[in-house]
Amino acid sequence: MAPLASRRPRPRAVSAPPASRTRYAILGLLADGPRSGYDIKKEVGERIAHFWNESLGNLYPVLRAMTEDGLVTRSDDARSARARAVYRITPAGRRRLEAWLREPVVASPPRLEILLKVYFGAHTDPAVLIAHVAAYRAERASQLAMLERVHHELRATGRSSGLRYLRLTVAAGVHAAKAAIAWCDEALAELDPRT
Amino acid sequence: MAPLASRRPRPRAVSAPPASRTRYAILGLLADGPRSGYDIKKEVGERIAHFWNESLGNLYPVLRAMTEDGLVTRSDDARSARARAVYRITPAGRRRLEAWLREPVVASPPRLEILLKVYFGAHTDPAVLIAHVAAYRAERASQLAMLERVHHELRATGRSSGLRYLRLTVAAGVHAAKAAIAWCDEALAELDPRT
DNA sequence: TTTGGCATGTAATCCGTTACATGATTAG
DNA sequence: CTAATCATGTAACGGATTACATGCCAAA
Repeated sequence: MAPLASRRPRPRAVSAPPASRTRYAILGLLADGPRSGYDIKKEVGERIAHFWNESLGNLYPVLRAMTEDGLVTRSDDARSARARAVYRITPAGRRRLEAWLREPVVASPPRLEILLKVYFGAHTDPAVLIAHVAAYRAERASQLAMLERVHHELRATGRSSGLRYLRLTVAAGVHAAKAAIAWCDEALAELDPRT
Repeated sequence: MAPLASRRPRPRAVSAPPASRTRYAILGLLADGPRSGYDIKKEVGERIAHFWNESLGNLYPVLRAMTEDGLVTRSDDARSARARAVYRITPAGRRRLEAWLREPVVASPPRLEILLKVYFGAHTDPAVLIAHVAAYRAERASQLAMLERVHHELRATGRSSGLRYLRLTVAAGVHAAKAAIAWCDEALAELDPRT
């Protein structure tokens, strides 16, 4: 028998938790005013969906944990007849948010399934690829239309407006969508069997 | 006491597994020839890193599972003195890959931390945002340079070349990087305190 | 001889999604 | 009345990352 002692696992050095970005998204939204979990979800879906997402099933447990950590406080909204748990950011939460905002941005590696399928294109019918790219183009085009509409609405917002940052992120979405569409057109021309 | 019976959880309907895209990435790469786990990791890092990623710590267990599922076979490379487990795609694996390639692309929602920080820009010093955007620009610019180099090398690849799909994905990266840089310049001008 | 690359794997943990479960309120 | 929306939460699971652990081989 091999000596078991040498196999004994040492106590693990606990690594610095990579810190869920969900927490910071929540802190950032709550920094503009109290909100319920449901509100947060809605706001994510309506304003920043083109570059961020959160699922309700994650939001609620995270809000609870953040309450325990003293980053937010919970109060049950009395004004509403309906059950509503409203969260407020605490000074500690605000400090945490500000500290995070100063930290360098960590880039998460992308996973664009459309490109993965294109990359493996040799293993399928070109018509399949064309269909995928066309569908992707349609999605991005409708997204572009929506973003341009919003961007147009925000065109008048001045430099000091609180909406300027929203406008910047919308502009980023417009650029990205246009680029995606341009690539789709290039790819579709290249894949076109008639040429 | 509340009746426990009513609380008894029913057997859960097993949902269709969302099916790890890692498996398909592996199948696609192995469809071009046998590779070791290490090879796959290298190939991901060198050729498709701008739109896909895999970690070794995930690759190995997945390869094992795929072996058990009959999608790949494992053989220990004898040519090499060094221990090398080489995987080959099986006919079943090829069928699985081809079926997946035909399925509609599922879009995974993006998470661009840089935009999240910009969106929360009101809660920090503008100089912080400027630094983040500038750093992001630099990253994307060097990525663009690399992609353009590769794209240039592939310029001569004809329509029937096996490299045409690589070229298409590289082109996508070039478009995306250029758009990101253009946005950064816009944002930097907008955030510039001197104007 | 030592550093770095090759090479495989496990352990711990976490982040997050989907589905389940429940119920009130409001608009048509 | 009924469907949609509001609203909160749990359960189960799975995908993936990072750190740990180990060791060979080649080159400087």
